[in-house]
Amino acid sequence: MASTMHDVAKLAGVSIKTVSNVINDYQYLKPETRQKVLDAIERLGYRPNLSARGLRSGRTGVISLIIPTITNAYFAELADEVMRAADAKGLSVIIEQSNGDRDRELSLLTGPRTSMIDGILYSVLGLREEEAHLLANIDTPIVLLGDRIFNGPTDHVAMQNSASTRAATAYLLSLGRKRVVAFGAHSGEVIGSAGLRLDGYREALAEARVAFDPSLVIEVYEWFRSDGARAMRALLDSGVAFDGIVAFNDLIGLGAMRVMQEAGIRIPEDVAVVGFDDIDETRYSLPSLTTINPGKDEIARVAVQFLQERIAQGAHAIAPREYLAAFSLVERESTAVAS
Amino acid sequence: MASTMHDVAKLAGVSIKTVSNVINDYQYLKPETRQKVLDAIERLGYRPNLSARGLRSGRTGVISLIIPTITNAYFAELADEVMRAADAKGLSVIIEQSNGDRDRELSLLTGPRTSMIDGILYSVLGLREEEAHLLANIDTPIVLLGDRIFNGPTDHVAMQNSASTRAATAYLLSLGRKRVVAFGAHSGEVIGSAGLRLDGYREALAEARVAFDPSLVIEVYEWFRSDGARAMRALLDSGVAFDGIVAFNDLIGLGAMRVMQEAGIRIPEDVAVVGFDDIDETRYSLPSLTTINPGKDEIARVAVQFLQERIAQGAHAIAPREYLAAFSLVERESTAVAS
DNA sequence: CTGAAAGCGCTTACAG
DNA sequence: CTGAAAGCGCTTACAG
Repeated sequence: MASTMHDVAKLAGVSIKTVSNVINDYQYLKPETRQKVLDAIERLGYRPNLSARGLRSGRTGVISLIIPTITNAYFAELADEVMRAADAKGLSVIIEQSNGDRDRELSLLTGPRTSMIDGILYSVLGLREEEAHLLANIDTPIVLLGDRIFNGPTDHVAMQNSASTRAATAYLLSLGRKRVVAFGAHSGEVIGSAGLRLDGYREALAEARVAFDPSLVIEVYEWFRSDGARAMRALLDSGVAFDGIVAFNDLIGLGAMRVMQEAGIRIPEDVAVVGFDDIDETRYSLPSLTTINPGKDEIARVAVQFLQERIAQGAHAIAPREYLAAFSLVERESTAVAS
Repeated sequence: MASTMHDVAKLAGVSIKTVSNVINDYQYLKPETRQKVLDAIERLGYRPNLSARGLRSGRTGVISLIIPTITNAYFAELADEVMRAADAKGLSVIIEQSNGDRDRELSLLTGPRTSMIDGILYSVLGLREEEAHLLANIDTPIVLLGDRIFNGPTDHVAMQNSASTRAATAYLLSLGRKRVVAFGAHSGEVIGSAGLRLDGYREALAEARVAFDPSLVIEVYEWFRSDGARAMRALLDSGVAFDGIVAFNDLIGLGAMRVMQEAGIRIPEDVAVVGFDDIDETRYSLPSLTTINPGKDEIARVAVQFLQERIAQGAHAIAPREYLAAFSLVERESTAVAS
């Protein structure tokens, strides 16, 4: 059997309360008492039983991260940052994949496993903004990520979608591109990444007094590489002319680049491309992809910080907060000015 | 407060033991008793407290997956498969990133968090085979993944490294390639992915009676995209001629392809390339990458199955098992015979 | 600064 | 087929 606090207490000649005090860094301890206990812990190889601690204190030190899928590089990189931020605070992370399914998201937020986690980082994809009130009844602290729900009943850490694509579009226009495609729209979507990113695109056009051309708005419903490739094939078949692309994520931008190159289109000479996410791959694609760095690291750090504060204070103790991470445009070869 | 078994028992008019029996699917229950309890659970929205269950039973339903980093697509896809397999068995997965650091791996295997997990899937990178005996003293059930430790004191689920690169090399030779590069070697490594994959390469050469040329063995220490790109630049600078590449993972193969294409080398006409891992991206690269599918899904499924059996029977109750997953060669454009 | 007692919510023998 | 009791290993008031 693994040793318990009682064993440590006996060996050190103190009560188990004192052992608990040492483990929990209680400050008013005689240095020699503390040392005796530490020695006993060392000798016995004692490790606290986290289930017992969890049962008694209501805290397990585990948070969950709900994301659509880890196989999307953006979410893998986000998960990496979240795990680093959590680790720095002594928290473990359980990852749950929702596939963006609303019902699965809800069951992950309320299911039996929530009894052993302190809080949830919830990257919303399936739940709709009108349903956000459902979150108010959940007593597990939640911090929302992503762009589906704003002004909900919980903390929310988001990226600057509109401002980012506005900057990307303005950048292409500043390079002299005349017909810039918005690549990745979801028709009818108002909020959500696609809707917000389209807003930014339109804002930049308006600002530059360039007429909005609906034929340059390309729908791409899923945002995997293959979807981008497929949409680009259709665009080329349609015969619509264009010389710039603002892709609403990197993967569809990369898929589109591939199809254009097969068709003999040169990047950036014929078409300049900007992506969104700054996934690692964009540094090594051919050509490397100019993209928006949406501030994943900051999002992860702030989200874990917010969640920790919620856990300490109670799920709904303080008013919901909104936080927007800083973004930047990363210039690479796909928009390099031809020399 | 959340409701407890006592609340359910009171509402249903039974003892808490009966509630426990219902929850744990004990078979000898009167259907009507069972239904009364289920109704009470439903009405109260009762969810079992997993910390309490963990404390009492010693099982938490959580396993951990130790991998070097989730940002490597291979491990992200492996984690995806592991989470699916675990989910199907009602298990949650905590992911821990080791960065391949030996000391961190060991501390993850024995640290305080192990008190709240039932078992560990350990993708070994830092620990060396001669240290495998350290695993024998760990009382948490462990299933090893990867290619650093064979015949250790725990179950092990691995891919067929040598047989895979042997098939890949033989395939390139069968296409008429004369100078095939082994791309990704680690000099001096005997076991480990790089060593085993180099073995397979040599076996295929021997089998085809092609002389082994050390100048065609290219060292790539880390296996990220940028490392492959760097190594390929050096290879091109060296002037060594080649017409085929067996890349020891997809990422370095993709990095190498990019550099070759910049240099005007045509793939597959001038150089045919085979990768290893079958990550999603290989389907959409330009050209798409012929690669080895090492059987990630089978590895994940068997590993979770083995771990669950270990958890049920005790960490060292049955003799250690070795399992090799089936692999396949996936033919794509990077080796397509020129028409 | 440290101790003795209670109890978190389950499951596990043990009865019957 | 179901019940009453004990106890898993901690932390939390409460004393002193």
